[in-house]
Amino acid sequence: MTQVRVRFAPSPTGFLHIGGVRTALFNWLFARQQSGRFILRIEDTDQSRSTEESIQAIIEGMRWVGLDWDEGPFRQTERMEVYRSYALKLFEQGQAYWCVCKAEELEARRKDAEAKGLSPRYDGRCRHRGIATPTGEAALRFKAPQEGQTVVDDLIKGKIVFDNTVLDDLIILRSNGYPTYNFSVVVDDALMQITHVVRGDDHLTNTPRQVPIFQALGFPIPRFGHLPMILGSDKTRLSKRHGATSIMAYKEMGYLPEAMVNYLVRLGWSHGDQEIFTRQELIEKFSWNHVQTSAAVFNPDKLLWMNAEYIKTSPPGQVAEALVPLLEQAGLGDEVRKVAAEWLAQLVVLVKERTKTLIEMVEWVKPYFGEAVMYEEEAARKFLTPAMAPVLQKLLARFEALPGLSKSSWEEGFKKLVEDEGIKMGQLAQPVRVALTGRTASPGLFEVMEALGRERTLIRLRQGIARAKAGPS
RNA sequence: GUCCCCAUCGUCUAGCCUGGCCUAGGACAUUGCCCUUUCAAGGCAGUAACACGGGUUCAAAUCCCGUUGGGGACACCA
Repeated sequence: MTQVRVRFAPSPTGFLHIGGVRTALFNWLFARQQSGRFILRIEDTDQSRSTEESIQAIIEGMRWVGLDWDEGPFRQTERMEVYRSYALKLFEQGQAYWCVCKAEELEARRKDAEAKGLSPRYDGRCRHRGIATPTGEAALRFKAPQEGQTVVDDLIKGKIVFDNTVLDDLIILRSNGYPTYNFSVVVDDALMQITHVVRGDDHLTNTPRQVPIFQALGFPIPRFGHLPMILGSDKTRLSKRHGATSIMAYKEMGYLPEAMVNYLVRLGWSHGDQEIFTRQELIEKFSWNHVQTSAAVFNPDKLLWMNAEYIKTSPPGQVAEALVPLLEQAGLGDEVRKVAAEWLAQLVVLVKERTKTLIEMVEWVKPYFGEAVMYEEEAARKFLTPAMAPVLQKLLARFEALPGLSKSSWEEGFKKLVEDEGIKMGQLAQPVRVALTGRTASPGLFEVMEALGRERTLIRLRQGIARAKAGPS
């Protein structure tokens, strides 16, 4: 059994999107499971569309979701001589020929054929011209088989039969000397000894074009696997129109990379009824025959739920760490630097059941920084009223009498006061909540006090009483 | 137009390969109830699907054929 070698081969023509990450993920999972090698290859042979920024974006995205590669990143533009020599080899073998048709002419003929309802294929007019050394601009075309069948045993879809009569002679070397995708991909997959080519469904019909090139070059043919597409809510291919498709956009929106990975892998793969998987479980349980054959609609709601699950169950310290940059972004940098990492983790525990993203978490956590509190005006107006002032005063007195801050004794004191005053819990809790956090919604009151500490709890209570006495300003 | 792929709740899916255990299971979303100091979280319950038509078979979501619908490919893009 030879070692499994798989690759992820994006073209750097934009950011790394959701679909790309999923393709990379399935390859990575398989490599890790099989103790194989995962190779990153940048397909940048379209020099007019490839950009350096895109390459960086791909690498950044891969790192964020934790998909590490064993070899590469290779760049096809650094391997031009390789493609060129193999293309020329095909020419020498009589399996490729020079084509001097102009790009504009081809375009026109294609349009024409389409208008007549014909197949927009190359008509092969240069095939028999026998041009030995082209004088002007010329592209090299592969002589595709014109009869017989190409059979692909797909890892996911099973046996697929293509009639070779539908093939046309595709260009393998452009007139500018650059190879085209269908050629460079074959040369690289062969030379890099890729054993399993796993890519998006949109490449399915490229397979019968590529297989004959492997054969002509005398290379062994890898196994192929075609992953179903990811669709938007309108069931068309996922694109910008459907909102965020860049993987890094999800980082900015406060998603955890582990949640992203878990969601994406479940979009098209399943293991019974299980929804949540650790990365180790994914590696162990992944299998091609449980990869779905049909396209899947990307569901932001379920992703959001998944993220909430990870926020709730991940180690708080780890969540806090991911939260820090967002707190800084929210202008809390100075405050954050003053506090201990443990306290930040405590805050995460305090609010983690109430937030579905890190961005939401920033909002929830804001009131716990700094000495004073900012009131939501409506909340203060409703609960910090002159009528409430005396009770709050009594509560303050009781708290002041308590040494230190023990959640249970403060809670006991609080409930005793409620009892003594003959009021309902909520009647006191809400004003205190507003005094402490400035808002009507917060975690449990006594957890809040614990996070604030004795001093700040008392300070905010006094502040609240002052506001209550003063009434709305 | 030609070729290829696909088809279970609104969505992701289990079941299909190896027909009976399916009165079709789980999850997200949604509705109601419970819990409750607020907001959540949580618990319980509910609504909701085998695209259609033919076969094969004692028996079909599962196998076969067709129809319809959706998606993809047909570049000197990848």
